[in-house]
Parts: sequence; C-alpha cells; structure tokens
Amino acid sequence: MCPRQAAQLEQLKGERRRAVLRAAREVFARKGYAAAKIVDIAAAAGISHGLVHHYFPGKEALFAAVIQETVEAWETLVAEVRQQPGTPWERLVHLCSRMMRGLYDEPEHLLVIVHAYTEDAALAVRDGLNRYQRQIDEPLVALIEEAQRDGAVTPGPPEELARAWMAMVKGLAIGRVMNPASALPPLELVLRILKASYPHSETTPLEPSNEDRGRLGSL
Amino acid sequence: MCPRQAAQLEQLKGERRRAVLRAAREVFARKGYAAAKIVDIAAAAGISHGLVHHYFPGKEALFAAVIQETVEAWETLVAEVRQQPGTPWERLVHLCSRMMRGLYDEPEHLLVIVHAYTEDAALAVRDGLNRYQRQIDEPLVALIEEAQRDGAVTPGPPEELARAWMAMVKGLAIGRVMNPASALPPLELVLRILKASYPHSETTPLEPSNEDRGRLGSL
Amino acid sequence: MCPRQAAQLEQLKGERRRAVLRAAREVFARKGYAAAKIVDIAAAAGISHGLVHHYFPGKEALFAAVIQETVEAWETLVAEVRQQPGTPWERLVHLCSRMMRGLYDEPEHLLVIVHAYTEDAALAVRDGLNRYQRQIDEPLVALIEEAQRDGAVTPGPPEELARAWMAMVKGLAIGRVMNPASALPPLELVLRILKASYPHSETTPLEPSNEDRGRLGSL
Amino acid sequence: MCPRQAAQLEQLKGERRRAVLRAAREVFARKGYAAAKIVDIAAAAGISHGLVHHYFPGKEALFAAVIQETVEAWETLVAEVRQQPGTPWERLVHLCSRMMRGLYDEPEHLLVIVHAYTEDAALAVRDGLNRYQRQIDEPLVALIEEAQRDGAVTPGPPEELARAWMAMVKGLAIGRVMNPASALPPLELVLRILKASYPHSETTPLEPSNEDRGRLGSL
DNA sequence: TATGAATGAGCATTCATTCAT
DNA sequence: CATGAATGAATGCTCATTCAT
Repeated sequence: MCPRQAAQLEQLKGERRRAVLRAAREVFARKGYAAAKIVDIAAAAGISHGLVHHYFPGKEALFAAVIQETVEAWETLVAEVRQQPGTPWERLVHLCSRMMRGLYDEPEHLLVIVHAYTEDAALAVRDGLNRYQRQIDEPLVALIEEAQRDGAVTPGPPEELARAWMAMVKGLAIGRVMNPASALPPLELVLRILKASYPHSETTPLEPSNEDRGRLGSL
Repeated sequence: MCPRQAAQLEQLKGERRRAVLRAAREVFARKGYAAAKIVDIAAAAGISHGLVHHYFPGKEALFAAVIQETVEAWETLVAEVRQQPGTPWERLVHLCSRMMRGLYDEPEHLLVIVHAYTEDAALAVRDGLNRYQRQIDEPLVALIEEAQRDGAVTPGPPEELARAWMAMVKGLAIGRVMNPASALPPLELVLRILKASYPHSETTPLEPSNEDRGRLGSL
Repeated sequence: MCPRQAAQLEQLKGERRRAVLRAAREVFARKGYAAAKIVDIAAAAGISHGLVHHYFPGKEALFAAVIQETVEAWETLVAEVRQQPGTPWERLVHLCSRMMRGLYDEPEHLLVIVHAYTEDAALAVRDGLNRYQRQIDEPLVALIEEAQRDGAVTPGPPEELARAWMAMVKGLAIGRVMNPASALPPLELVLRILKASYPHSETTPLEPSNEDRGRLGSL
Repeated sequence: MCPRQAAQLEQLKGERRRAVLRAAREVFARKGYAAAKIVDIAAAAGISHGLVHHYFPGKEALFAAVIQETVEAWETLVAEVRQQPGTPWERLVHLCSRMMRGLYDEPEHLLVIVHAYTEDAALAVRDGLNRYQRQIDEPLVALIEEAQRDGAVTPGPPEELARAWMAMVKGLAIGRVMNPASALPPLELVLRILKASYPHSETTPLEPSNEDRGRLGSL
C-alpha cells in the first residue's frame, strides 16, 4: 500500500469520525444524554451501531468528545475576538454576532452544553465541564469589564451581566434546536442587556462580514 | 369506617399525591425525563417505588402531571397579574418580579418546561405542551404590547421580545437548579431587554409585596 | 406486617439467593465463566434473568460468591478434619474420604475452582482466589508432613505430594461433572500417591461413617 | 510465477497456518473457548484478525483443528510407544515420561483437551472429541493391562487406573499453564498410582533419550 | 395501602465474520 | 495475501411496571 493511499485512508477515517461526532452532537442536543440512543446516532451518521464503537469507546466518551469540541470552538472564537481591532464594545458586538450566527447555523453546539449541565449527563462529563467553566466565563467577563470602563456597557457586576447574557443565549439555543423554523431575535435585542442606556457610541456596525464558517465560527 | 376517617384518608391521599408530584418535579428538573428514575422520585418522596403507581399510572403520566401543574400555575399567575391595578409597565414588572421569585424558590417549575421541550420527553407530553403554548405565550405578548403603546417597552415585534425574555428566564432556571448557590441577577437587569431606552416613567416600584407563595405564586 | 412474616420473608429471600447460587455453581462449573450466560443460570434457578440481578450485582460478583462459598466449605472441612482423633494418616484418610464424597455429590464445587484458575474468569476473581491459595494448600501440606513423620506417607517434598494429589482430584472433578455417569476410583487408589510403599500401619479403616452432608461435607 | 516461488509460497502458507494454530492453542488453553477472542489469537500469531479467516473458516473450526492436532499427536505417541522394545512396564514408563515432558514443554496441548470436555466449547467439537475418546483411552488401558499381567502394575480395573492417572495429568496441565513457574512432580511420583506396591522390577530407567520434539513428541 | 419480589422490553457493548481496498 | 472498516447477532444490565403478600 503506497503512502498516498494510507494517507487517504487516514483522512477517510478522520472524516468518518467527524461525521459520527456531528451526528452525536445533533442527537445529544435534541434528546439529552440519557434519551439519546446509540442507534439513533448511528442512524443519523448513516452507519451501523457497532461501528460507532470503532471510533469511540462508548457513549460517555462520545458525549465527552462532543463537549470538548464545543469548548474548543468557544476558545478559538474568544481568542479570535480578542485580537480583533476596534473598541471593546465593537469586540463584544463581534463576539455576540458570531454567537448569534452559531446559534443560527449550529445551535446544537450550545444546547449540548445545556444538557451537560444537567444531571442527565454522566457525572464524569459534568466534572470535566466544570473544570472548563473558568475558561469559558472569564474571557466574556473580561470583555464586558473593558467595555464598562469605556462606558459602553451598563454598570454593575460584570459576572452578573455575563451570566444573564449567557442564560439568554442558552435559552435561545433550546428554542432554536427544538423548533428550527423559529426566528432568532436581532442582535440589537440580544445586546440590550449589556448596552449602556445612554450609549456613548452610537455605532453598532453589526458585523456585516464574511466567511467565518466551520469549526471556528460555529459557536 | 366513619365519614370523618374517610375524609381524612382522602386528604392524606391528596397530600401524598402532592408529595410525589413535588418529588417528581425536582427529579425531572434535575435529571430530565429519560434519566429520572422512578425509584429516585419515590425515594425523594419517602415512599417505595411500587406506591408511585398507586397515584400515577406511569412515568409518562407523572411527567405530564408535573407539566400540567406548571402550566396551571403560570395561568393563575397571569390571570392575577392581569387584574393588577397600575400601568401596563407596572403589571409587567409585577409579573417579572413574581417569576424571579419563582426562579428563586422553585426553579424546578421552569426547568421542567425546558426538559419538556426537549425530545428527551415522551412525544405525547411534548404535543400536550405545544397545545398549551399559545396560552402561555399570548398573555405575555399582550402585556408587552400594551406597555409598548405606553412607550414603556422598547419598540419591535412583541413576540420577539417575549421570546427573548423567556429564553433568558429559562437559561437562568437551568443555572439555578444545577447550582443553587449561584445568585440570580436583579430584576432591573432582567428587565433591560424590555425597557425602553428613554423610559417615560422613571418609577419601577419593584413590587415589594407579600405573601404569594405556594402553588400559585411559584412561577 | 408481624415480625413472624418479616422473618419468613427474610428467610425466603435467603433461600432464593442460595438457589441462585447453587444454579450458578452448576452452570459455571459446566460451562466456565465466559460461556455461562446469565439466562442459563436464571433458567437453572427457575427465575427470570432480571431477578438474578436482584440478588447479585452482576455476573462477576455472582461468580465471586460461588468461589467464596467453595473456599469457605473447604476451610470448614479442613478445620473439622484437624480436630479429628486418631493418627495423622487416619485424618488424611478422613479428609480424602470426605473429598471423594464431595466429588461424588457436588463435583461442581471443585470444578468451579478449576475455572477460576483459568484466564476465562475475570481477573478480579482470580486475584481473590490467589489470596486464598495459601489457606487452601497449607493445611493439606501440614497434614501430609505429619503423616510423613509417622512413616505413613511416602517421603519427599510434601508440597509436591499435595500438588499431585490435588491435581488428580481436580481432574476427577472435571470428568465427574462432564459425565456424571462415570464412576469415581476407590479411595485406596486415590491414596496410592501418598501412601508409603511399606505402610507402617496396615489399617486404612476407610471411614465408613456417617451423616456428614450439606455445606460442610460438600467438598 | 515460477514453480519454485509457488512452492515457497505454499510452504509459507503452511508455516503461517501452523503459527496460527500454535497461537490458538496457547490462547484457547489459557482462556477457554468462549473467552478466547480471535483478535487475541491473531495478535499472538502476529497477524491481523481478518487473516485468521484465510486459514480457518471460523473460530469453531480453529478450535476443532487444535483439538485434532492434539489427538493426532497422542496417537502418534502411543503408536511409537507400542513398538518400543522392553517390558510392558518399561513401555508404560516411556509413555509417562514422554507425557511429562509434553506437560513441561507444551502443557497447552493437554489443557486444551480439558476445555474441550467443558461445555464451554461448541457442541460439535465436544461430539468430535467423544468419538475419539476410545482411541485415546484404549491404548493406555491396554498398556496397563499388559503390565498388570506382569505384576508390575497394581491389580484392579485397568480403566479405573487409566482414568485416575489421566485425571492427575490433566490437573497438572492446568497448574502448569496457569502458573508456568510451578515445578512438575517427578516421574516416580506420577507413577505411584500405577506401580505395584512390591514392584517385581526395580528398574525404572526413566528414558533419558532424545530428540523427540515437535508435533509428535509434544504430548 | 404499602412493599419489594418478579418480569421482560430496551439499551450499551462485544465480537465473530465479511468484504472492499 | 493482508488489513481493518463494517455489520449484526448475542449478551449483560437497567428499569418501568405488575402483582402477591
């Protein structure tokens, strides 16, 4: 077998694995951990249930992989937003815009997190998620804090604002997954919680851009 | 058996039933439908698992009863708020305040709804909930509409505002049940989505009141 | 429920548990650990497979319980033989006689040990057995040593004699379980490995006795 | 492809097959039929599990082949011993010596037989073995009978003696495979069951010989 | 009523076997 | 030939539900 074939095979395997992961995310998001059956995931991925265990040791590991993927996507997104030019408020808008798009394109990404917080999920997974919690919350809190210093965000404990905002996003994710036909609120509405009542900057350019798709922009 | 005893017995039965219902709500909220085990609920209610089936035909019916109870509490709450004196904005604030208190005291009430929307729950239950959907959303939408006419609520499609606001409340319910130690955001913050940027009325009296506890005020 | 009933219930439960244990021993002995199916055991005990898990946490625990029972029976037997009157040789004959009867009545008891030594069995069980090994071998070795000092047993390392003798007994257990119709060799034959060629004592009274049945004499 | 290459290939194939067979014997002996996994055998043979099915139609056939090989080795051994010069007792000693060496070098050969007797193995295999049973036992019985006529072996039903002796050998095989560090008892000890108490011949020359290795002398 | 023993459908997981590459 | 991806039957285990006591 020549190296080219071997590489192709490897790639094919990776693709298959990713397909299983995507199917799993969908099913886990829609049904929750306990109600999601391995056969459902296999069917959604177009393979037999036995093959799922070829790529993942078991249901729990599969769920953990789904969560990990989401956490990584979040981290990538935050890192990108961090080095965005402009005012803190513009970066916040950017982040928010990206999340709304993620909510539109792949709401499962977020909903799966909701399920992970539930006791529905295996304890091991929840523990793992708790360890990430800091990494997930802190960047958002930092961003809000900066924007507050600029007077662009309403005063008050930034953790509180972050929590309320994330709560809304999670709630929207639920609605989005369960009823894909339902529209999402416009960005301005979602930003109302944060925006200072008498905003110093009138511009909310709303991020018209671009191509950001795939793994990175999926959140 | 004399009538008095019969009545006592009947009452005891009702109490027991309610205890099971409460236990079920808690467990369903924490674990979701599929992961919630009848034995868990029985243990939480302090009875044997066999006895649960004396009060409810089965797991699905039990979950349906939990949902129904929540829907009824919501309806009662809305009806009460409707006939509250004051401006539409004041009634909205009252509703919001009551919900926040419900979120504080019995977040399960709301979280259970989240699970019900999930495909985790039996199809029959979800269908039932969908039928109620109108009754749940409409009063809130109406209230928002009225307040918009007064200029107290920001303009825009009232359904959109209602949905975003409910999304946040659901998200907060998740956080509350999973981590009871976490604080809830203040009422003002939660109202920021709705409140007009240049509010015509500066007063948000915040409803200091009263005794409303128990089944009705629990939402 | 009166105490009498409770006690009866408790006893009934114990009986059922023992029935499952007996069935398990039989099936494990005949098939080995891996090939023994829980349904087989359940069927042999006359119950459903689900009920097996009411009495034992799982297959491995069930097997461990079977082994433990056998080890305990062996310990009881050895303790009894120890305080038997007569010469060491007579005690050895007594032990041997009892084992032959056990081989006749309940060969599963011994065969199950054979399977436990195999890698067929779960590692945990084998480790557990290895810890008992000393307790199992030592008393026999001691008995042989004593009898050697009397000149009743042929000279040589007593461990070697014990091992050879135990090997034969295990081999006979295999034959006995797999073909219950096959006769066992007489006691004299089984003792030939041990007996001194020119026995100092012509008497081998061969233990005509008695009632020893049940758990104790079962080995 | 030239004939030479074809022959080499054929030979290679035969070697490979034999390697698989050897690996299978080892794994089957250690784990039993049911617990032995094809992948284990493949790994032990240094090939992929898929390739095992190029050489053997399936697991059962593989086990059957292992058993057959053992039976054939036994038959060869007996045939060789038959035409050995000397007294019947000397031939018996020779047989015994060869078996002890087999026990030392390849105890799997014998242990596999133990597993085959167990219901662990597929029924077909066990039936096959039962058909061989006569061929296995009879020569040993005949040999014992001859030696009894000479007075070299203790009197009694020769089948009984044969069975007891085989039982011990099987038991020793178990110990040997499971704990390769354990020593085997000396030939004299193993022969004590058979040897007449007042042996007419003092000589037990113990067969110092030779090269007999490989398939034939392995039992 | 109240209990928990008993049942069996449903699910995760394993593994022999097949087959495309 | 050789590999390992793919399949699905088989199996241990869970848990909702029933029912004898």
